[in-house]
Amino acid sequence: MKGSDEHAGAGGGGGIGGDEIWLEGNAEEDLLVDVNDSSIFYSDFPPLPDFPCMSSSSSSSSAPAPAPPPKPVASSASSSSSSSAASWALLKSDAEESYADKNRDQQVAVAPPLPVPAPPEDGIDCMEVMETFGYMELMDSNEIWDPSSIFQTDNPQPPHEESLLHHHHQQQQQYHQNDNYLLQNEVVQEQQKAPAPVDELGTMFFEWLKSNKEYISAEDMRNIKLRRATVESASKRLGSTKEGRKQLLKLILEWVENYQLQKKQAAAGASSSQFPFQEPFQNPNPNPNCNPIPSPDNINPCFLPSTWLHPAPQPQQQYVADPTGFPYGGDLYTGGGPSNYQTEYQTLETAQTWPPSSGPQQQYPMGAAQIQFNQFPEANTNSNVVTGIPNQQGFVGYGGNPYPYQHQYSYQGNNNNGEKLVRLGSLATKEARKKRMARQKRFLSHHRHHQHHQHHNHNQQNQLQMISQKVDHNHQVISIGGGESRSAAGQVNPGANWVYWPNANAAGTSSVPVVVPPAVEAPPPQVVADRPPVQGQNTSQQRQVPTEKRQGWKPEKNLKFLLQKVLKQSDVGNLGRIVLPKKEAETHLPELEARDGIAITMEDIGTSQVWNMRYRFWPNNKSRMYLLENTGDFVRANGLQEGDFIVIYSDVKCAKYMIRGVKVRQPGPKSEAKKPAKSHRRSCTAAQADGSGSSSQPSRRE
DNA sequence: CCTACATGCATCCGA
DNA sequence: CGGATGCATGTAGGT
Repeated sequence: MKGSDEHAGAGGGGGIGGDEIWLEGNAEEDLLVDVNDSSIFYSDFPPLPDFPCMSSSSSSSSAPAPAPPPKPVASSASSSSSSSAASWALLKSDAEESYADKNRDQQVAVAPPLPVPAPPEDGIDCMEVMETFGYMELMDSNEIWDPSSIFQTDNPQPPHEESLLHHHHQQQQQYHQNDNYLLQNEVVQEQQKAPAPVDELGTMFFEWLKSNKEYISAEDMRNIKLRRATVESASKRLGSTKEGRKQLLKLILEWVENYQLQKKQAAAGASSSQFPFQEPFQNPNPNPNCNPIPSPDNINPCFLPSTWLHPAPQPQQQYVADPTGFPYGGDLYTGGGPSNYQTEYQTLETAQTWPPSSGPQQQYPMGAAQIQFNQFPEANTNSNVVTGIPNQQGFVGYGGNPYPYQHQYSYQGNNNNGEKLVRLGSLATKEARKKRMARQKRFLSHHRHHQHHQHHNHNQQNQLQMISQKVDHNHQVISIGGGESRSAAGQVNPGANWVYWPNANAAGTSSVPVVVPPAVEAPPPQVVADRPPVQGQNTSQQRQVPTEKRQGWKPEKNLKFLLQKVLKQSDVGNLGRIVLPKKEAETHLPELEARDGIAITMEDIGTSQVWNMRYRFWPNNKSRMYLLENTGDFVRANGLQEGDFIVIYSDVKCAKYMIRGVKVRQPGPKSEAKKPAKSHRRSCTAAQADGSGSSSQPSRRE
């Protein structure tokens, strides 16, 4: 998948700002359309966004049901089910941002507690739906239509809620079931208790309530608000006749229904988005994107569940992911490669493609989702998806939970209310249509990258094409700053980044290293985060978590991690060739048809110097051994030694390969020896940030 | 036993 | 003859 496609849509998400539920953009349009064949909302009725002064239904404290899966955007979720869904999960509106700010300290974005239907925002004069009905004179008696009268249940809610709260660690399923159960009973009971509607409109509403009891709870009704002006306007427009009121009622109910449906789907989508890796083409490997060895510095708030759900408070322009988050030799496809794109894509995928009836698991009883969301933020934690969303500093961090997906999965798997939405026939159909369209969109963009099956050729452009093609599926994109950093001394450090190994046997061992803030060494390459080279089969399994959070760091490039290699003696020797991990090479680098391989240029991330290398393979035991040749200069320039590692990325924007060497050193005197080993030859001292790096003069072979 | 990879080493080639 | 090149072999880890 092409990340760029994905994030292009960023920014749209609906806000969850507090209590609003606004449908935005396409979503709103769709909704309008839905609601509107009779469209009275056209002119006078502001688009839905203006319509409700929403108070996200069941989010009130009196909500009888458990919180729904964290939904970053309960509201935006609604939009996610529509065409604009494309980015809700990763984006956030200002509202969200502010919201996020409020909850920042918790790192976990929790739905703001909504004690009661939120007060009208912006001074908008709102009225509850029920009130609206009264206003419309749809009901004669306030008593009859008093929500509390209608929906009151025999089960005192507080106790229920409390008990749920106390058991929020129990399976979500339980919640949903309870919720569903309660809601149903609620209405049924009320049906028996409530006085019969007095007139046609009343009957209409009553019938509607009955038929939607599963989706719309009393709380929902209570909490949905409409802008008074809007109602009045509509009312005026439709006339004060019974017909007019009837029509208005229909529209409102339809909207409510629609809104609820969307919300519900959104919730489902949100929850589904939490299990991106369950998607078919996704990473089958449960390995998290996050580094198994998170370091405090590396923990990216964005990786926190809720952050995912509640878009982090920063623009999602750059998707920074840490390739180094792979556990062992994982490739991006199967090894748990961290993939923002992947994640994002998947999120979208799941959010959009699941048909309403696609399965019990995605469905939440009306209101349940939201309630859960609000009440069990902790649950969000478990459903966290490592998104690779850059944290505040724009750096990628490591998720703390190595296996978030598993949690998420089990969580989701417990929901089951599938068939319910089916009842909303036309709505469901519409949703399906939207999803189809979204799918199609994705498919197209996806396809663009698959179209050309690369052919062997030495043209960089083609190389990149190939990259795209391969990476396309799900590589994370890494934002890397330009190689402008300078050391404390003010000199450009041509070399690789330094990584500090607290352990005496650093390189080549499996000790868990501590990241070294290059602040001192000041490696120029400002890679957001390097994934410690981890080799699956090699004796030297190392992990480092070099996170370089630096002030002033500005993501400039979107890089996709392709592979890394811990350098062996033979890699840094004078042979000038580096054996590349087979699996990653085959997966992420251009497919090689001939032993000679292809010429490949690698831009040194740190110095911008361009190195002309050759990517090739050797036949070996019925297999192949992949090599990167002409690496001698690069290695020397970066002062790389055995135990250090290289990381190869592809620059999504510029369509080129990027490479960087990361030095690993041990504390102590020994490390000193290693350190300045850098460029002692004509190396890349030349290349500076200007990117005009000279090409490493390729040895004989080019 | 298989696979991937590190590296040994035979061969080739140019000086 | 020395370095480059390419293949073969040894070995560790996985199955």
